[in-house]
Amino acid sequence: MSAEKTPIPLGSNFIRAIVEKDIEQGAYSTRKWAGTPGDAAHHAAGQPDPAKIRTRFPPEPNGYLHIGHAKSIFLNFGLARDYAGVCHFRFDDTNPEKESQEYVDSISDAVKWLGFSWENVGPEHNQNSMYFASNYFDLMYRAAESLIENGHAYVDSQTAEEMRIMRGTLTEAGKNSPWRDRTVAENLNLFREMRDGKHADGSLILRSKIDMASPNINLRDPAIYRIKRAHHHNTGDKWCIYPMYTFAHPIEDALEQITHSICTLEFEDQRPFYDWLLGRLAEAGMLAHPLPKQYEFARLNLTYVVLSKRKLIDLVEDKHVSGWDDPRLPTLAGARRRGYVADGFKLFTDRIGVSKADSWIEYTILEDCMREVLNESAERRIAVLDPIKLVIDNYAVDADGKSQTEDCFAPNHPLKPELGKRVVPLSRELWIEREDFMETPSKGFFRLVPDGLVRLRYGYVVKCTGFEKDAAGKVTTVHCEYLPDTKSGTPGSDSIKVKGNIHWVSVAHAYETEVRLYDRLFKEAHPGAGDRDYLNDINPNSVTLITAQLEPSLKDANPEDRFQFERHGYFVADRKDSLVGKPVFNRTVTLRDAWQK
RNA sequence: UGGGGAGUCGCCAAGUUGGUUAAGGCACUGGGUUUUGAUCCCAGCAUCCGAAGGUUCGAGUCCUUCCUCCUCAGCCA
Repeated sequence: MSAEKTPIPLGSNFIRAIVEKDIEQGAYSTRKWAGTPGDAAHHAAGQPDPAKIRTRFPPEPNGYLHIGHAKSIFLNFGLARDYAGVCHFRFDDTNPEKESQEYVDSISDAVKWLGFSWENVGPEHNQNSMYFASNYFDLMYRAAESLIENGHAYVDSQTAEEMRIMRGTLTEAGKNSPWRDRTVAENLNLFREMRDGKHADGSLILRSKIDMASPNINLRDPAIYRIKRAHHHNTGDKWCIYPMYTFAHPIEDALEQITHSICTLEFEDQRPFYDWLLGRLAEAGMLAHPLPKQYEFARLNLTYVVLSKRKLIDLVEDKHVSGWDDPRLPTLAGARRRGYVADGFKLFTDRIGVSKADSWIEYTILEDCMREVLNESAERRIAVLDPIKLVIDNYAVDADGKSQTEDCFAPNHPLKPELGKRVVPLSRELWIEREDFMETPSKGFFRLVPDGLVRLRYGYVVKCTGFEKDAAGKVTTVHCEYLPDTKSGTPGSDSIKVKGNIHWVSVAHAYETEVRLYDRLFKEAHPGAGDRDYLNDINPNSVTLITAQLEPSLKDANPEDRFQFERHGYFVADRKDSLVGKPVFNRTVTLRDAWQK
């Protein structure tokens, strides 16, 4: 054997490479962990951290999670799982005006639904890894005073407008604020007055003191604490000053002993400030080395979808969809109702990878992932979505003229015989799919045609003997005769080979119910691209409500039960609108169809 | 046009310190199996890595110049 190539592990990406290198070099092996977040002294009294790495997923509780967040969730939780670490589920709730408990709950639901938990995690399975940035307000306040004491921050009296002008532009340096040289004592006093509610909202602001001429605008004395009298969902009315993301986030990471703080590309410019801040606080003894490090990856872009928070809000508030969990929406709540599955998202994130290149993922990749998972997990059932009648004229009737009924046996899963079979009743009158009959067949069509043979799946081979049309020329009923020796499962079933194989439901036994056929919400791959309004790219036919004829067993489906309706696609019993004994179904995704192309 | 990023097959994406035939997935195209025109199986699919120069025995990997795209001027995150 020649030198074999080392196989590249699935899902290899630049972040995993960094993590592996850090672990190998013991970059974080000296860290201590006190069991709860805290400053340097707090952790110094703790034990060596049993977690090899700590990552975090830090949503702001001001909206619903969407598919893009799923990428981040699988990345961060996945890294922690694969490298004996812990992923902190942290609410970044530093702006009370936009945040609420409702969002905390919906976000928690989504994370749980994707298969992750924050209770009893960690190497000893005894940690709760849900955190709130707002629980660190006291420490953040102390950090701010520390900055002031060391001459790294000052209180500015300029208005927001004045600050904007003084900040300069992308190509021109900014100018120092006239308040930049206030003494430490003065700054400390003013900042405490801010905290104590002695100043109006917006009248004063705490800024870091770095360099107004920096080519990186984020380093031109960024604001770090603002006055804002607002009720906070967690801290109530305790505070009237709140830290800015820029200031708060690095501190949150450090207090939680995060090793790898992974965010999206637009935060790259903030990394110098991240490092600057933590460096100053470490100098002051408030934090200990090694400090967390920030890494950035490209956010998800999906064709035929919009993922921006603003656009999603528009779609919901302007009633283009029925709500945040509308099955056409790319929210995780919507995807769940649509019938998408967590394992499908896992497969999807593995498949698309993680890099720093801006990219557009084709929506079909996501659909394929769902198909792949559902093909394996979903039991098969029969449903006629666009019914016309098929009458088997030579089928036996009783003395009173009523059709006889017989059992046919359909496997619940062709790949898993251990899942057994179920009975589907056959009788003289059946519902079949309108598109399975053609009076004058197109080229290559091998289903029901006049005088043609076709198999009734799991039943008999039948021969078409005629059909009826209504006044409008639409076919209403097809007539046929069955070949008694050809029943599936009997020795005679192979006596006649037919290519066509159509599904059916007995009229007398069918469960009639509403089925929603969903299609993509946007008709353009890049909604709103160019100078178009993305709302004009909405697909007017993104949902079709139909009344379908289903096999009787489907009547007992529970909400969120998923099935493959054979020859159609995957469907889920709607978790919201299904009643006991009266489920309605949503089409998750169709089967692939090489014929219709 | 200041700073920070990114450009490898239609769509993603591996390519450690340059080493000689540029992973893999999806899509696509053939063929096979199949009582889902599904699934599954097998085969094919970049002489080329944004462009042009250069260094080297050897470059996607190093150097130079250029091009394109993304991103930053909230008291949002």
